Amino acid sequence: MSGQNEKLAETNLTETPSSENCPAGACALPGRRAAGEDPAKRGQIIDGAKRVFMSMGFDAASMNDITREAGVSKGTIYVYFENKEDLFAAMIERERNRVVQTVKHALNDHEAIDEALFDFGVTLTTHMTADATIRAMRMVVGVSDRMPQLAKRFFAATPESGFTVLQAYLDRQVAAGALDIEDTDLAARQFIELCLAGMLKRRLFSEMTDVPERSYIEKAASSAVRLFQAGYGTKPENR
Amino acid sequence: MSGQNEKLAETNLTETPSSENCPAGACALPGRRAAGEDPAKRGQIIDGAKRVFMSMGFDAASMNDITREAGVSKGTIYVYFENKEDLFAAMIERERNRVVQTVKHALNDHEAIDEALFDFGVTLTTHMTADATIRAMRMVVGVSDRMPQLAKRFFAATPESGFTVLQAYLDRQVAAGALDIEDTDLAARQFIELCLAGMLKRRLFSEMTDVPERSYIEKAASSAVRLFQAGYGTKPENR
Amino acid sequence: MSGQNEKLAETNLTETPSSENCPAGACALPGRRAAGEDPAKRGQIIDGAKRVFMSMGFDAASMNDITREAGVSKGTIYVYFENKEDLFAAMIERERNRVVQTVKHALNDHEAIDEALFDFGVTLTTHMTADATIRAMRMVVGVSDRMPQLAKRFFAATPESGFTVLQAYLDRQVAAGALDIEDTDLAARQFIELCLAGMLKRRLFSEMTDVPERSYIEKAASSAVRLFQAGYGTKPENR
Amino acid sequence: MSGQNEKLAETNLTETPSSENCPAGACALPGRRAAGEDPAKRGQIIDGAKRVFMSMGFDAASMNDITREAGVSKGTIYVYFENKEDLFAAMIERERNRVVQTVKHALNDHEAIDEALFDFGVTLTTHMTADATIRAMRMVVGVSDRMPQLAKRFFAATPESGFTVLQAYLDRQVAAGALDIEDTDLAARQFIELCLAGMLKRRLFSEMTDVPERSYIEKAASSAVRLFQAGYGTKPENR
DNA sequence: AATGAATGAGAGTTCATTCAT
DNA sequence: AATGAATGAACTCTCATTCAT
Repeated sequence: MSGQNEKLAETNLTETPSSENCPAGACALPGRRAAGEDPAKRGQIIDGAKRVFMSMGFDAASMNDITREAGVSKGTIYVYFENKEDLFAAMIERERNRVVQTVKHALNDHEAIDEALFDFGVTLTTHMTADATIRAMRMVVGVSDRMPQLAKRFFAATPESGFTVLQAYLDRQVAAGALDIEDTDLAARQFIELCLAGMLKRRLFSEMTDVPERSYIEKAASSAVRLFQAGYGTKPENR
Repeated sequence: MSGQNEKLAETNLTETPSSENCPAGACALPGRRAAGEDPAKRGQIIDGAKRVFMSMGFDAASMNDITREAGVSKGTIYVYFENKEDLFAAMIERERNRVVQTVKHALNDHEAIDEALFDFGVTLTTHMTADATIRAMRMVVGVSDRMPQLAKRFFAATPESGFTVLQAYLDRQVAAGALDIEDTDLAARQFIELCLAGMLKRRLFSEMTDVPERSYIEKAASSAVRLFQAGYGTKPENR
Repeated sequence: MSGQNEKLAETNLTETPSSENCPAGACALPGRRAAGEDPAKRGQIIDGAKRVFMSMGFDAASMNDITREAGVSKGTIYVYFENKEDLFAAMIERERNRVVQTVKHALNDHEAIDEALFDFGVTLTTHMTADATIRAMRMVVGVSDRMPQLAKRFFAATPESGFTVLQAYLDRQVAAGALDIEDTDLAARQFIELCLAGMLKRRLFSEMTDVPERSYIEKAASSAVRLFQAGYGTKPENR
Repeated sequence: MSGQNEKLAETNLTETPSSENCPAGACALPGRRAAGEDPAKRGQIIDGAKRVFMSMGFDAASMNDITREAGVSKGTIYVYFENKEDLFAAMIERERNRVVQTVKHALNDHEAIDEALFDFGVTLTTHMTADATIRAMRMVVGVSDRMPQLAKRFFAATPESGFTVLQAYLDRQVAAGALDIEDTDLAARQFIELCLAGMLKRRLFSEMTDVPERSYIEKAASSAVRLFQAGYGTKPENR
């Protein structure tokens, strides 16, 4: 995907003499870092790139813009990243990781299924309709012809990691007899879509310019839970 | 690429039969159209632009490519369209209109609700996951930062026109007592998302590279109808 | 070598309507020329390129320099020539053709062999030590690793075309019994080198900064003829 | 252009053996060399530069390549050499010196003139048509517009040092009455060119891609000796 | 009205050189 | 003294747009 470490290899061909006295990884010396390896500078570049990419899109953003925004020279960017695509991929990858952390713990095992699903739905919807998420998605979708692997990886993190967590939860509930679902893969996708209720699409296409209101998200989640229980519940009152 | 004088030919067919009396090339064209106003030439340009944009994306497509593909000169394009963005917008707009026509009649009042919803779901899903649709959506999403109005208009046509039709249908069914829905806006969105079952997202993000199989689309639609009836149905036989 | 006509083909894909009325090649109309086909502009570009390449060498010359010197825009250069190498090759090719014209008639069949060889030697030496020739040779030699075919072609014109003419002449003289040469290929090379007497090398390496004086060229040619007659002549007085 | 401190470097070779008594890195360098004055390091840099320049040419070679190949840091190179041109000049200069040593002893006074000339011709031709020589010449010629002094110095060594040796030899033979030459400067140049028989030019221009065969070199040298004796010899048996 | 040759700003990328460490 | 990360000017080449024909 990224190739940000190919530089590293090349750079290290000529070893720093000082490294002879220094067991690998042991001395985290305060001194100079190897080319393309200073995480702070790397982060600084990605920060600048993110601002530029987010506001202009991949193609419209120029490396000069990023240079200016990141506060580093062009040459430095090319030490840390192979090219524009690589830089973009690195930025998306970082966002991806942030997303994964957010969603990972979204489905706490509440005692009541209703509450668990409701919380999960609200959390996921809130996250997925957030400005940063939408912007990132737009860009990724925009370049997915040229960088399909990137799009795939990003997707795997953003909408799909929630899906994975939910499916596992549904499987547990089915096994426990609390839900009656034949195809938990389909059911998980359905629940997520019910919660999103088209908001993601409307956000992506700028039809909804602002983040949806909390009340609307809750309403959709609540309705999603009700429909879900009506269709997949085992409790008599839902029959 | 093709006949650059089609416009004159067509014009003469209906509006200026007098030109029949006029030896080719001799008379100085009283039937000539104003600059940038020949719909045939306009269509020809958009045809070429569509092919180029669809296969390369907005930024990667060059006006020269479009010139070549449309068979008109660069200057002519700039008579009909202000700039590249304008041309792109016109092309998207035309696709939008075509989509609207397709979906408009997808819901039949005379069928049973289950069948009507099922047919509608299958038609909409098939259309929205088609290659051409996905490509167009990707492009629109990709430039939506630069051209938000375009994205909005496009969205209004593609996923939303189906929504409008469906909501009106649901309103009728609620009025007729066949369904029990409090918020038909939300319900319509829910049904559409249930049918899509995440396929649109997966297609957009290249996670699903090929058009989904007919059987999968039907399964999702069928499950959507079942859930919908379970949640919103009134008749016992639909339970 | 050059590829300067690939543009032509591409450009002509979309034909000018006017060409319908115009038999190919017949009407040399004063109107606009096709892209990359105006010989005057082409010549103008090559002129500028020649000045820049000659004074800076291939690598040190920038396309911007050439743009400035030729008085055309960068885009125009790239319509006429594929890239920097192509432009360089075209310029060298033009010089080559000029050289060939010069040398072609250098060996007039004087009645006396001595006079013919002397005139030929003086002409060839004068030409090959001229500033323009030396500069061109330097550049060609400098890029011959990257563009060996170009170097070969250039060589075939410059030193070698004289050689071909001379060898044919020697063959005739041998057949007529006026010279006694076993290997006319070697002999022709020897005569040329005797006339040049190292001047080419000294010029190439800047050891001789100015064009050699006419008197020195004549002295070398004269001595070359004498040596040649001594070694290959059949007349008794040379024995 | 070249090594500004050669004198000091040489001095250090003999004057500071004291550094042997000093454990590596321990003593605060009374025996440390001044910056840019260690001849071994200088040689090491030139070695790397030679490999890179020879295989890529002057412009295509990057200082990074040389850094890698020489095994020293960029900063160090810039301590020893002012810039890229200076480094190139130093490398060429060193090659020059090596060549001079080779050719210096190529003419033996104790042989018969024919044999001495033949041996000299073969040695010189072999050396001057060798791959390394041709490569170096090409590079020097290629940059001779930018670095004319370098070209001149290089030439003075490579073809010209042979010339000097030969001219002195011819002078001795003329004084001894063994040859009858009015202008030994011209004659020496003539003999060298006769031996080369255009091979140098053909090699430089890639017209002859491989080193000439020994037999061809010998044939040219043999013919050169014959022509030379025919034109300049005094002894009847040489006629 | 239509053409397409010409423009030139600006794209991504490289690399000789510097200087803080 | 030696290092190599950082610099930024300069590179080749592209392309949306203009305007003389």
